[in-house]
This record gives sequence, C-alpha cells and structure tokens, in this order.
Amino acid sequence: MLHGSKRVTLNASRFLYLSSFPCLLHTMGTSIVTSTHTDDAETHSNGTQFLIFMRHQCRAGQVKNFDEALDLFQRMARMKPVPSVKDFTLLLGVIVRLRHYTTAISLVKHMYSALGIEPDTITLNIVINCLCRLKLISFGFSVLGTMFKLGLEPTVMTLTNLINGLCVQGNVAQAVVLADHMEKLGYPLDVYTYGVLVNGLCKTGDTLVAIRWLRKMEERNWKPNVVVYSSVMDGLCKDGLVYEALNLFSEMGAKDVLPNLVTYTCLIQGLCNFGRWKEVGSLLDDMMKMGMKPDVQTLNILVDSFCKEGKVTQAKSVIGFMIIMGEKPDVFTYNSLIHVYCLQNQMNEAMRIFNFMVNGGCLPDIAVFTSLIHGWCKNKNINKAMYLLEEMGKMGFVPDVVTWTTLIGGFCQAGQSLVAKDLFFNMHKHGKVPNIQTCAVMLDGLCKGNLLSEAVSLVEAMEKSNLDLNIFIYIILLDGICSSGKLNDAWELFSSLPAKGLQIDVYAYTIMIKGLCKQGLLDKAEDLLMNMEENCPPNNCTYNVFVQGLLTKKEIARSIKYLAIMKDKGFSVDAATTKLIINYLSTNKGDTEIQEYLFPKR
DNA sequence: CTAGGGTTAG
Repeated sequence: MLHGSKRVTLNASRFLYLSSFPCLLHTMGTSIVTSTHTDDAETHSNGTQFLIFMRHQCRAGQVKNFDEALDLFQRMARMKPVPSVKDFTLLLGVIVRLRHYTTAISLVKHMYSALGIEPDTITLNIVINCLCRLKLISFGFSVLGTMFKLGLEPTVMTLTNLINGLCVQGNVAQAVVLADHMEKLGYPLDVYTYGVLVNGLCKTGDTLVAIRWLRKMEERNWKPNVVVYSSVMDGLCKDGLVYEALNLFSEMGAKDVLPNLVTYTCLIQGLCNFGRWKEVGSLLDDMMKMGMKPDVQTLNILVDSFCKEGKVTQAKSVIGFMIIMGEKPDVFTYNSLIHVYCLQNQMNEAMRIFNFMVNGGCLPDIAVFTSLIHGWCKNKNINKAMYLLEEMGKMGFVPDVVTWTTLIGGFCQAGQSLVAKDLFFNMHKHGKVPNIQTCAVMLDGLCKGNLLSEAVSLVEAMEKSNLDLNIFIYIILLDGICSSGKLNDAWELFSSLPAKGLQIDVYAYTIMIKGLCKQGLLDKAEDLLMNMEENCPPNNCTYNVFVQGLLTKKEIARSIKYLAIMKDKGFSVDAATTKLIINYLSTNKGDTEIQEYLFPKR
C-alpha cells in the first residue's frame, strides 16, 4: 500500500506547537509521528535514493519550512531498515535551525521509543540545546544526568550548550562559573564556548566584559570568527557605541575575517538608531558589492527605524524595495507599520494594515495584537482593546507580560486606575508576573489617579522584592509626590536616592526643580540648578521647566537672564514656555526684551 | 548536533 500511513495534519502539529510547553513535553512525544506502517516504496534502493536526496536537501539549506522537514522525518521513520542516527541528526539540525525546539525533542523521543535507536551523546546534545533554547535549563541539566547514568561522556559541546542555556536565561555569572569549571575538569573551551559567553555577556549589557573575553580568547590563540565579532559589534551598537563598533569592524577586516550579512545588519541597526541614514546607505552598497543581498530581517530594521522617526512614507518605500529584492514583508514588517499608526492615533490605518496582512496569509503574533491593544487604549477605546484581547485568545495566544502591562497602562490612561490595579494584582493568576516595567506603569497610574499612598506602598513592596529598582521608578514616585504638593516628602526621597545606590540623573533633578517651582520655592530651585552644572549638566527641559516657574511667578528679569543663558547654550524655548511668554506679553505689550526670545533668529 | 541580526509595555 503506497499511501497507507496516516500523517498528522499540518494544522494539528502547528496547534500543538503553540500550546504551552510543559504540557507539550508529555504529549508530543507520541503525537507527531503516528505512522506504524512501513512504506514499501521507501525500502531498499528507493530508500537509498531518498536518503541521498534528504542529505542533499539538508546540507544545501533547501529545507525551508517546518512541514517539509516533518515530512522528511516521517518518511525516514517509515523506512526499513531504519536510517542511521547520523541521518536523523542531520535532519534534526534543520528542525532546530527552524526553531521548532519542542518538535525536535519529541522527534528524538520518538526515535528512542518507536524506532529503537539508542540514545547517544549527539542526540542528547540536541535535546539539551533545545531545552536550553526553551529556557528549560534545569531540564537540560537533568539530561546531562541521564547521560552520566547511561555511561555517556559529555563533550565540550554538551557543556557549551548548557552554558548557552544559562546565558539565554540571563544567568551569565553562572555561565562564566561553569566555563571555568569546565576548564578545570579538562574540557578546553573552544571557539563556540567563547562565542556563547561573549554573546551572553553582550545580551546582558556587559559589553566591556565581553570584549575582555574576546581578547582573552586571542591570548589563548583562538582566532575570533565572524560570529564572535558580530556579537560584540551588536552589543556595542545596542549600547550606542557605534564608533567603537565600526572600529571593531575595521579590526576584523585587518585580521582577514570576512563580514557577513549579520555583521552588516548589526552595524546598520546601530547607525539607524542615530538616524545616520547616509552611512546606512553606503553600508548597504558595500554589502551588495560584496555579493550579499539584504534579507527581510535587515530591511525590517530600516522599516522600523523610519517608523520610529514617524517617516511612514520612507518606511513604505523600503517595503517596496524589499519586494523588488524578492523578499516578502513579514509579521515584523507589518507590526512596525501598525505600531507607528497606533502611536499616531490613526487606528483606521492600523486596522487596515492588520487586515491586509491577515488576508495576505501572514499570521499576526502577540506583538501585533499588543500594538493594536495599545493603540485602542491610547484612543481611549477600552472596548476595542478588550475585543482584540478576546480575538487574540481565540487564536491561541496567551497574553504575556507586555500585553498585561499595556492593558494596565490603558486602563490608567482611561482614568480607571482601580481596574488597572485589579489587573496588576491578578495577572499572576494567569501565570504572568509583573516585571519592573509593569510596576512602573502601575506606579504612574496610581500617582496620576491620586492614589499616592498606594504608590508609596507599591514602591516599598518593590524594594522588598528582588526586582532591581532603577532611578526611573523613583522618578515616577518623585513626580507623584511633587504633584501632590508634599515638597518635604519629595525632598526627602530625592536626597535619599544616593544612599540607595542610585545616581541622580537629569530627569530626577528636573522633576525636583519643577516641584520646587510649583510651590514657589524659586530660590531653592535655582540652587539646585546651580548644583547641577557641576555634576549633571541640565538639559533643554530643565531650563524650560525653571523658566516656566519664573514666568508663572512674574519674575521677568530673572526669566530674561535664564532665557539668555539658554540661548547661549543653544537650547530652545518649548511650547509651554512660549505660551507663558505670550501670556505675559498680552498684558505687557511694551516689553520688547523678552519678545526677543520668542522666535529666536537662527 | 552546538554560538551572532529584526516587532510589542515606559
């Protein structure tokens, strides 16, 4: 019988893939491959032909989607005799590269339980890698235990995978400890181990430490490859250190390490963040001259950067270029557009793009739904936001911490702080824990909703938790306390910041100055401004806030003095300040001196 | 069989 075997429908496997992991680990092992029959057509010589075909497809990167890969696996599983582990690992590698980690794990299980293949180091390494990618590092370590029990010796790769798992989880300190331990146990670190560590350090923002590891590997005569360099360059760019990234790029060239598409993409992202479009253009040119074609991922960075600058027309022309280059816009592309329309309160356009992408067969993801929910909340249309939340649920998406935070912020903005509070305190029932950003949004809502004492309690609770509180949290609270007019409390909090190990930044100073001005304590505000000059230079906003305070109290001479200082420093008068000057002028028409500062000649 | 690039909350 040629088609006697039952194949799992593609939709079913997709559905399983989307459901929650712990459940998956138990159910998927037997559900993906249901065939028990042997396909006669795929035995003997046909089978050999097929395996040659399969190897070629895998090695040439021709297996581009999950369904194809699964199909290949199923055909292999039906062969008699069963293909070698080597052939299976080749295909598993493809599935891992397609990021179908849960499936890969269940396929290995199937190999052991149904196909009679003995567990070996390589397949267990694959399992460990997948578990680590799924942030299930403790399961990864238990597979290591299994290896020992089976009498299998872990390899450098096994341990490197676990180090990567620790990094993926954000536990880089432990990763470094494990690497040191590895060396002591006689497992020399290899290029991959260094690569994993360097990347982990960059991801947590420890780019300088990552560079030390890069140098360390050179000292030990390992030549950093394009992956290691690209990781560091990406870290530097994300820190805004584009100059340093470009230096490393030259260094790489000098050491004869060829850049690839990823290297260029990292640099392009770094330059885009600073609107350095000209340089972006010349990097793209260089890249294409070297025979590399930007892919969707590279071009999405341009689309997103234009969107972030509000330049939708340019973003759309990049999408046009994308199509010319033969790349299809994907969920990231569409979300960048949807997000910018949401920010601009153009919900009709946002929904139009959403429908366009869905009709074009591009599945929305949780980020898209969250953008739209954000947009509707901003539009003060909570009903539409809740409707989308429901739709999202119907599609099998579970709200994540970002979705919850968006909703909490949305209810706060709509003046429903109590509903927001309810969401905040009950989200854990849905398995999601507030993070520092969730707390920041809630805190702001409590402050703006005149629930100051609750805001104070929230910060106290946060201090007791293991959240790593940043200055931003205190700035929100400080702003809340200032707005309520409790200047003594505000001053006390402001002064206590250094003792909490936090560096008072320009925002904190500015909020405090604004609070002092509001209470008419202009001298104190001025003292603070003077104080800043030495250790934390005031910015445009700081001066505007202070001048607004002066103008409100009709301190015209002092206003003029500071307007002159601003002009001298190249700062500009903002909308609120302008309004106050115009107000003053409307009753004091003769004052030409202050008028000078209204529309400064450039 | 392992490592690097893109979207969402402030």
